[in-house]
Amino acid sequence: MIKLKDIATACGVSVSTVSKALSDSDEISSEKKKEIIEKANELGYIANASARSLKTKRSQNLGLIFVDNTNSGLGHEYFSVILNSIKQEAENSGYDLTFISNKIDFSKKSYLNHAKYRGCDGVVIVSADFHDPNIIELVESDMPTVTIDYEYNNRTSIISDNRKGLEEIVRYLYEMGHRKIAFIHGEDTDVTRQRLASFYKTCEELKIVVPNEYIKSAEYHIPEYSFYATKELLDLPNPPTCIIYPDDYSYMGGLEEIENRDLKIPDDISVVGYDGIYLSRILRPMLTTYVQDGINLGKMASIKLIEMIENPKSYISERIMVTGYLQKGNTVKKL
Amino acid sequence: MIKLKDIATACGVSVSTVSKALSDSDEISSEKKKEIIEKANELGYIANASARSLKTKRSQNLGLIFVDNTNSGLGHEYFSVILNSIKQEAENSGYDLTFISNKIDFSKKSYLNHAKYRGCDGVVIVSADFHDPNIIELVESDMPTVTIDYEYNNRTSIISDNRKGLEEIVRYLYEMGHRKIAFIHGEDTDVTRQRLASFYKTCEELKIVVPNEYIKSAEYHIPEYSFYATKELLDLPNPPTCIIYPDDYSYMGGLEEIENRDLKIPDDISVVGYDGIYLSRILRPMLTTYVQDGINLGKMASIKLIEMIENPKSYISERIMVTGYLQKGNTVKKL
DNA sequence: TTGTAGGCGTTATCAC
DNA sequence: GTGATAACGCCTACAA
Repeated sequence: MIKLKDIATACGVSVSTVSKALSDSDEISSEKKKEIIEKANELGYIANASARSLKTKRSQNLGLIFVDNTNSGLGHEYFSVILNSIKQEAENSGYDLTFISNKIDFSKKSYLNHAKYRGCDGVVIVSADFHDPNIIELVESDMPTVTIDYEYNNRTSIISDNRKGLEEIVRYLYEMGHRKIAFIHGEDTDVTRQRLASFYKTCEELKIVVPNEYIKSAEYHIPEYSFYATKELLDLPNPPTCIIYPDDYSYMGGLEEIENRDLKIPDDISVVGYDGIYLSRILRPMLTTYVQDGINLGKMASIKLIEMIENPKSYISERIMVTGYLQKGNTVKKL
Repeated sequence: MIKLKDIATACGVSVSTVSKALSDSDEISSEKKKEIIEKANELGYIANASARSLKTKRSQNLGLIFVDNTNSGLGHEYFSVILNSIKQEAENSGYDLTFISNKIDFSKKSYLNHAKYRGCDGVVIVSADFHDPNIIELVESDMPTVTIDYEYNNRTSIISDNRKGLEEIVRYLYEMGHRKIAFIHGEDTDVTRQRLASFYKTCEELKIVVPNEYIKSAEYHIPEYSFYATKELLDLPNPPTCIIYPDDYSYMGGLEEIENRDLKIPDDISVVGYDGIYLSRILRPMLTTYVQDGINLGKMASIKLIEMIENPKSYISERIMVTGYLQKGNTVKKL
């Protein structure tokens, strides 16, 4: 591998001159710069990130935490969209992305240690158990971090606006004449709590009565749970006119039970999903769902993290809400 | 940050002794080792990967190339499963994963340069334009690489067995009594060519006649193309009894047209997908499809790459076929 | 405008 | 069994 010294020798100048020339320092005359840069290209010089970061304490590398909790992890389109967007935006700013695990070996027994070991300038936490002490340790350290869909005190977070999501859904259903609205929610997480609270609050504002039997608990991204929940809802003596599912995928479970009973969507029962994955658009009838803006979430995460890294003094942590929008498909009937 | 020197001072030994003790060298007495390790833990020592790799020329870090060609990229479940599996296996062997782009800046104008810049020990090429000169340069360099679903001369590749996939599908359809089989294939790639060749070959072996009108071209993962292809096939004076789709997602496009015509699957028309994504299992009727073993593909990619890195002399490049299996759903009618 | 020298944290060689 | 020392490639005062 060609190094600065080789270029220096070839050009008959010193190493530091080469270093300065390549970093476009204006201490170096433009002719010399040109000559050196040409020679560097000719020799196929490639900098050595390790040496550079050893010296500068900066790596231009971001850590990425992506814990596959639900076993759907990366397979969940919401997250893969976010990840892709983080990657794109980071690359645009000259940062690379390295996955950070908490694999146990001498120097990487925690996320924080792992990130430090790799010299990450900051870490994006996309999906993780936010109550894991390891994650908390990381977030509370002096390592710049950004979390997605979870908020810590005094830390920057990028949040998909779950309250607004449920509010919009409920208000739309209200407009469409629905008063008997069931909500199948995901497992108990902060996201779920926000959605649930917003659901109740909006119903209350609209004077919609929500019987306890209309609230069912399922798990995100596992259609089977929603299948059973749907069954229970449809068996009710006074069944709902519309069911809100935890996510678009889970709706597929509900759909099965609805078809089992030869009910037609939306004529016999209306349904609403959440996420707005690709599938929701290609299903027929097209699914009415709240589209989360994964691209923007990922983009903001990168932007804010890099901002924090590059202006450590002046940066003030913030909570950024990313709103989505209601995709009005054809699964809600006008009553 | 605590460094070796701090531990050395604290223990009253030299830096090199600490270094050796922490790497469990048997030059050091076990008491001293124990003492040093304890002190290191106590002080919260974390090694510095940059310094280490500067010295050792090894980074324990793998590059990952994942080009979002089709704009579905990471959103394509097949790839996200592979990626996740690569990650898992790499972590198990103590390697990290860094995304490698070909963003243009002074020292990273190509994939190869980027990988060298980051000191990657090797690179997994998951999804990319395999005819891109940049990719070819990388593969032909002395950087260890593994490609997925594409084979270069004398390079290790992990291949999902597309020939076997189509052969199994066609033979199954034959058993089920089908003789009029249409095949909607994806855009012209090596994968597509293999599938197509295998389709023709198997039909020939079984003496199934394939009229040209039964072969339609679409694009992977874009249901709309398959929607139109399906329309054309069903409009044929002598339509097929079964349609093979480019992938499970594309089938959704076909499904729409089939439902538009009030045809029932499988009674009026049989269908087969490809990939075996989660969706295929939750659809009703459950989709008959060829399940690609993404987990194994990813796992083998990591294993082989690491093998190559750790035994550069003795390693012989190989082509590893990963077979899947036919998921017999309920979308093919027995004729 | 250019060059010299020191050091970032680690490992490896060699001497003791 | 332990320690001194050099070197990995780069950057940056500071000197010239």
